[in-house]
Amino acid sequence: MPLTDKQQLMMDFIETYTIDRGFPPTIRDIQEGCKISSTSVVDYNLRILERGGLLKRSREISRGIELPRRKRSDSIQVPVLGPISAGNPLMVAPIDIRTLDSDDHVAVPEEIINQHREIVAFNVKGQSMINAHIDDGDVVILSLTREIGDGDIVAAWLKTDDEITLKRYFKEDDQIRLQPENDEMEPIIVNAADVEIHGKVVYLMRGY
Amino acid sequence: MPLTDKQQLMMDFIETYTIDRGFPPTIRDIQEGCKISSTSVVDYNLRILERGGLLKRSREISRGIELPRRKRSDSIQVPVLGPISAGNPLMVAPIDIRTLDSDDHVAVPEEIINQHREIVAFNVKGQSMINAHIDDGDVVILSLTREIGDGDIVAAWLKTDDEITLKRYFKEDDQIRLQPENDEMEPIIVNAADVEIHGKVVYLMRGY
DNA sequence: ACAAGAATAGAACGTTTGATCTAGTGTGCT
DNA sequence: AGCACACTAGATCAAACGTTCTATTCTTGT
Repeated sequence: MPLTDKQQLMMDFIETYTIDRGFPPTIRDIQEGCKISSTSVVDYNLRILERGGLLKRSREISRGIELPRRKRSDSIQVPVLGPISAGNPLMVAPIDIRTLDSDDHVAVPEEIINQHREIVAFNVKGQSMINAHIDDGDVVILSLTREIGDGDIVAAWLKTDDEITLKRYFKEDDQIRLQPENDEMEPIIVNAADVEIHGKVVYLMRGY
Repeated sequence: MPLTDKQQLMMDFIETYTIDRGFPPTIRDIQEGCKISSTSVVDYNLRILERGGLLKRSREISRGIELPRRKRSDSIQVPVLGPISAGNPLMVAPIDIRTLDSDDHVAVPEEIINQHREIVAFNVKGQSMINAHIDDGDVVILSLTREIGDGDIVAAWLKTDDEITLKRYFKEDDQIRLQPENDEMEPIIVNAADVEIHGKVVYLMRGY
């Protein structure tokens, strides 16, 4: 099915609008944006596009237009929240990791993170996780989840020390062992009350 | 600003709904999805969330809710050309790496690779580069360039052995030293004529 | 030229939806 | 208790919005 100019224009408009605003356009938005004379014309062409599989519509729902995943998929700009210590403390711990601002972002493919609700990135400083092959300068992607399992690599906030560090997590009764992956460093064992686990590492990126 | 349970629930609902359907929920969708008694309560809490910067609302626009932390850019599907040996030979070397087909792809953010002309990805098998913190299972992104410098990690094809391996590259007169980053492995020193360098590692990705 | 189908125009209708108003409930403080 | 303030409930309104109907114009094939 070859697209008419109008249909191509509509596809482009829907795409840029959606990326731009965060939600799809209404039929009337498309009408205006593509200088189309009538809503029925828009509807007419949307039906064709839908039949061709180029988009999906949810009937009777405002802005119910969904663009299927393209070959060139999206990537998400994830905020990089400054260095996370994988060694000595480098930053003051925030009350809530979500409130931290960042002026830097890193692009992460959508596929990687769609399965996680909320993610942030950290620059790794230091070498305390070097045995897990997480090096100084790497960027780790954290999923801000509470579902932490033994052996996960987590961002832990030691309340007593005002620091956030990267450690391997092990639950031992009502204590928690935070294990650096570095032969020269000792595990930290704390009460569950003295530590907040902010998320676990789900992805790692390293440029050369 | 600490979030109440209801507000957290709403944030979660908005996010999953949006990912799920491709467009944000209406106030009444949120009301139903979060078992909230009244639209005004939803509106009330949305205002709070907006004031806190956790979302952006477009007034008088249906589904005008945008989760701000997910800015979009493109990522590129890079072909994964099967395992590259970082240890024992695992694959037969191709005449030209470009002719290799692959049925698998990995998404790489556009920003990363815009500066390289031609790139491919490899699954790393084995641990010969473990000292460079490249582990079994990692995906490395190769730039297919001839501009190789000393110390770069390269995909080298030993013609005599019919294998492609990941090694650190050093030029020594008219010989080339291919250095595994593994204490238990010896460097390979070959004539420049007996090796083809297919590209260098520019990026590394690892999922957990 | 003619018919037939594709595409456009304009209007109207009914539902969806965001906004708003008023009243009510709960909670902490003095 | 009395007050201030955060939150909840329900209802209502006007605008936004998808749908549909009819009429008209444009293309294409014969």
